[in-house]
Amino acid sequence: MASSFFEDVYEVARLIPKGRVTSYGAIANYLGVKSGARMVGWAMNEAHKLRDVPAHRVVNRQGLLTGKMHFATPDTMENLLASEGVKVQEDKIVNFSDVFWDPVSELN
DNA sequence: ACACTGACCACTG
DNA sequence: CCAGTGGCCAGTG
Repeated sequence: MASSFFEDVYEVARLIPKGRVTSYGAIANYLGVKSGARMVGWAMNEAHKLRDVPAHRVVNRQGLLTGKMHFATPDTMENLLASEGVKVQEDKIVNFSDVFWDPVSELN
């Protein structure tokens, strides 16, 4: 099996329930890579283009849509989140703690 | 083959 | 409390 860092990221990203969001660090932490958050975002860059990975459900630790500019349009990410019931304001997720989905706690 | 960068996070001073 | 730096993997110049 191609147990690559990217592969794992794709898996977790796809497991994110609709209407929920997670952070790069949370995924990295779940994968056991403490400081691999940077690569998670990078993996997403390829992932959301090549695979059906909901990269719009992955934001930074602050709930800020840091990667919105990497989508087709800067409004794509915000639009997708809003479409799933996630409220976004000022490029930031409202009630972030409420919609936050931690793979370590959920997937255990 | 080397160095730097990249949608980040946490620690130290 | 605020600012700075290190660290992880993979890809590109």
